Amino acid sequence: MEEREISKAVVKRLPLYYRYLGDLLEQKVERISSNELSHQMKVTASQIRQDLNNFGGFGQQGYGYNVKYLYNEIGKILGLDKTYNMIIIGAGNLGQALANYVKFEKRGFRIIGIFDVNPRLSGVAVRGIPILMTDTLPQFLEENSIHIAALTLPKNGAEEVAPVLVEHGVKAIWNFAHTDLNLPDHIVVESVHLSESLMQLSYNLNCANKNEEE
Amino acid sequence: MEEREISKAVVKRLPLYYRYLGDLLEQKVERISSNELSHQMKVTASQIRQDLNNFGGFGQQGYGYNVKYLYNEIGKILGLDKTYNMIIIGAGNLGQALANYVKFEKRGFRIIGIFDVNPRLSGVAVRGIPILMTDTLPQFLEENSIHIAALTLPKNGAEEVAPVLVEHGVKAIWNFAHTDLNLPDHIVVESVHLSESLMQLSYNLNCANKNEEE
DNA sequence: TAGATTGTTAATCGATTAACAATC
DNA sequence: TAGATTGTTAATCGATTAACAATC
Repeated sequence: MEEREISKAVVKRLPLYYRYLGDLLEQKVERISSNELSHQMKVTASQIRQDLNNFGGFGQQGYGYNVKYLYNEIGKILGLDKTYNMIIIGAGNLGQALANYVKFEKRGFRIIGIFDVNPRLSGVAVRGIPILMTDTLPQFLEENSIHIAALTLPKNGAEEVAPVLVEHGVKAIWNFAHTDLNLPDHIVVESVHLSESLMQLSYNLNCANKNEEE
Repeated sequence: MEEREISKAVVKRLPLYYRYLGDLLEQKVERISSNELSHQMKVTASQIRQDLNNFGGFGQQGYGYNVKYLYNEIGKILGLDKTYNMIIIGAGNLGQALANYVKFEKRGFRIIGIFDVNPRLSGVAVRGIPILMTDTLPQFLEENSIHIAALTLPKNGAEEVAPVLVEHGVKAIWNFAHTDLNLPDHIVVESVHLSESLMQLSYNLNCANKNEEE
């Protein structure tokens, strides 16, 4: 009831606050004002205070914000106080890169299986996580409660496997395939489109050149 | 002079238009109206027309847009009609994943070197691209004109190597490290922050659950 | 020509910034 | 207490949507 709808722009900044606060924590900084933080992050102090007040009053007048407290609170807002079972579909370089990234584990994202269609990968393990064959996926999903599936396989494969995942109770999909998955509204889809990111870079690169020429 | 400042929101949608038009092209669709396209892409027709008209009038009243023509024009706007020399710094799974992704090559992004500090990787090649030692990087940059560098190495390494790249004429950085690089304004930085993407997913996942409970 | 659909202006909506009273 | 800084309201800015005249 008290929940207002939080805009995407705000949600996108939350992990950023979390990262900067984590850095400050490492540097043993105890407290910080919205003004100081705004200089470091290159956003406005006003925006920081507005963003945070969507979720409650975490600061104190005349003092600012306690770094450790705010860090933990944002962690909770992001759901990092919980643990999630995650699988990776597609054991190529990208899938293996995700599997090897140990920091996810620390934040509560437990990778418990990697799936691929290539029989040569059967039985191989990445950082102790077994690579399983995709045809055993439905059974695996029945036997294990999986919250998140990362799709690191080509477009067609991703479009095929996504409905299977949803059907077996997967709630969120981290999509690296070059397609917008068409799934029911209650499924959370977060996409990372690498080639689109590279195209934005190339657009900006050409812009920059153009401006120089003028 | 005729250039107005294009907003980030528009630039972000350009690769998306490009992808959808590419799909239509494959399906041999010859022409499309903003209205039809808006249904497929789940944006408003108004937005499509507004976005495109930032760059010129590509359509025709009563007809719509010619798919092939519009696809090519957007490609040009994105700078995909040019070729770029690219290097990858960090030959871990993620760096190798990028090196193996052949579609970049097709779009004009030629990966001509991969760098790493691990001497065991010296002499190894990925898809024919040699892995070189990072201490040879400055010399390599002098001998080759590099437009883009992808940083697929840990934060500290990225922060160290970025100024070296800039000093030797690299114009754009595709940053996968968990840091906001502090570089001169004329350097184009496009960042892909995977853990921040995963945190957004986890936020949305918890939101969705909360709404269900109500 | 009549119908369709763009290009573009005007209206609306939402997000960011500024300002300041509340208060630690 | 005086100074600092938040929480929050109001003002501004920008992006999205609606509407429609222009025109193919």
